[in-house]
Amino acid sequence: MTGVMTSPLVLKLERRDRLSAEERGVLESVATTIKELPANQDLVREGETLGFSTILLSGWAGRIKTLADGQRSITSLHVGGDFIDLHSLLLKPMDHTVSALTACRMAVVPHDHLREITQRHPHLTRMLWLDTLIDAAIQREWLAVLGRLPAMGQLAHLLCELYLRLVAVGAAGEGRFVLPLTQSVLADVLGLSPVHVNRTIQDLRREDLVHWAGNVVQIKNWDRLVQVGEFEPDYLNLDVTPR
Amino acid sequence: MTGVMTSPLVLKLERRDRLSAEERGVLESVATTIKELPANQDLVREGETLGFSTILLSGWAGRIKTLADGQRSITSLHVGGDFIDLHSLLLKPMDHTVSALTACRMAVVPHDHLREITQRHPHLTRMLWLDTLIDAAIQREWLAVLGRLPAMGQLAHLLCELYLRLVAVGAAGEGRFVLPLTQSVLADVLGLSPVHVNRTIQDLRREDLVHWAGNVVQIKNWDRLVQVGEFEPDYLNLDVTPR
DNA sequence: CGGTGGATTGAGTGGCGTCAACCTGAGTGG
DNA sequence: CCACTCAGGTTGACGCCACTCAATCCACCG
Repeated sequence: MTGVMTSPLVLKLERRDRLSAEERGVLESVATTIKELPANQDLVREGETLGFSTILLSGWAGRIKTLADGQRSITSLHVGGDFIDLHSLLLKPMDHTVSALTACRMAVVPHDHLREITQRHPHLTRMLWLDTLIDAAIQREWLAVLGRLPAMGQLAHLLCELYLRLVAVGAAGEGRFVLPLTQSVLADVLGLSPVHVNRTIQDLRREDLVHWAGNVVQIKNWDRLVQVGEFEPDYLNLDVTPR
Repeated sequence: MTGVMTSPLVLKLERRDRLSAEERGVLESVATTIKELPANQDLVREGETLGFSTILLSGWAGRIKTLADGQRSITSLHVGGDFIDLHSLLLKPMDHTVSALTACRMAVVPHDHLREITQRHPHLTRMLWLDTLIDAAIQREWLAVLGRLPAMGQLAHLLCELYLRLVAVGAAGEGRFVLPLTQSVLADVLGLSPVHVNRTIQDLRREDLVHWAGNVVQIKNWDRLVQVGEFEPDYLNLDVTPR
């Protein structure tokens, strides 16, 4: 396997446990190809059975489910370093679509290579498993918060989470990050209407919690944002510990 | 390891892929103890780091997150055969509480035994991984449906899912199952108020979709229930296929 | 027979949705 | 260099689904 870079993933996993040099080597050689995808294009469609998984290197992607009336729910958001559809190794067929929300660069990993990891590298297998478990933990958190907190709390929670996740892969700092998603996309994430997302953002601005202009979100009052969003970062498992 | 029965789990996994005799043997000997827990008692508390996981043998349990104002969200429901907190093997500390919603009988599995499985039994490891992935798929489905469908759709969806899950472990049939949860618990699952759950159940009855008296739910019109709940069972991965 | 948990019903309220209009900036083409 | 288009953001008016509060009913049990 001649490898292509998968370093944001390595970075992300090493926030949770040490990897051996060998494991890093394996990870950096599992991917066979780099793929580029423009915004608003599907990476994987619901119902397909895949022979490969995808590591997102840069850009934003989301898991999409479409309801009968055409409205779409975005059940997760992904950024560089996320192993977007690792679960397609075992889950067949796909129960959702994955779409590029901005232009994306990705590394393609054949399932054969992943299955080989599960045969030969128990600890690395656990780390990949962990990655899907953190994914699930995030979904649990969203389940608990969405539809229960008022809109402002939901949005605050999302901003806190995205900020920490971006910091973990070295893509944000100083309370600032780039959020290249439209209010309409955020509405599909939170299950709110685009109009109400707009009003909620204005509430956040009015209360001076964030400075949000264009793509750039600057958090101005982390403590109150955390409080409003009832954000407790435990679920992100951002501690290095044997796994 | 002197084993205790873990057969509903075996049954559940074999709905997704064949297990070898050896693998079945390993599964049936991983558990060291049987534990009984009365209703409304916590099995695991948020923030704890565990040295074991738990297989639910009978009864109903749920994953609970408590919000600041005291209201609780139930982010998943579990029945016999579910490996309730398998993820605690890798996820530390626990990001949620697990509670018995009825009296429960459970098998306790030390993490050491699980880690040994990951060292020696790659395919069985994948099957356990799969179990957590299906768990995540269910959460994704809930995320897509909760707060987006009207209350009646949400409840219909939940009933369809629970029915199929119970059938898969041999605990339901002929459109009928026992649902020993109060309307108030269902409210915590769906993020609705108990009052509204009550009214929604009456809607289901009025439209003759279910006969629901006491603990027993009898589905009277599966097709329309599926339609109202926009239920597509793919996400449960109820097909035997190599994994 | 009183106590208790759960189910049911009624009345009034509010957060968020819908619909529709308008604004703004960036890109495009003549 | 300006007219046009278009996506995305913003604002207002109005309505509804689900919430809250509160009372009542029912079955079961000590």
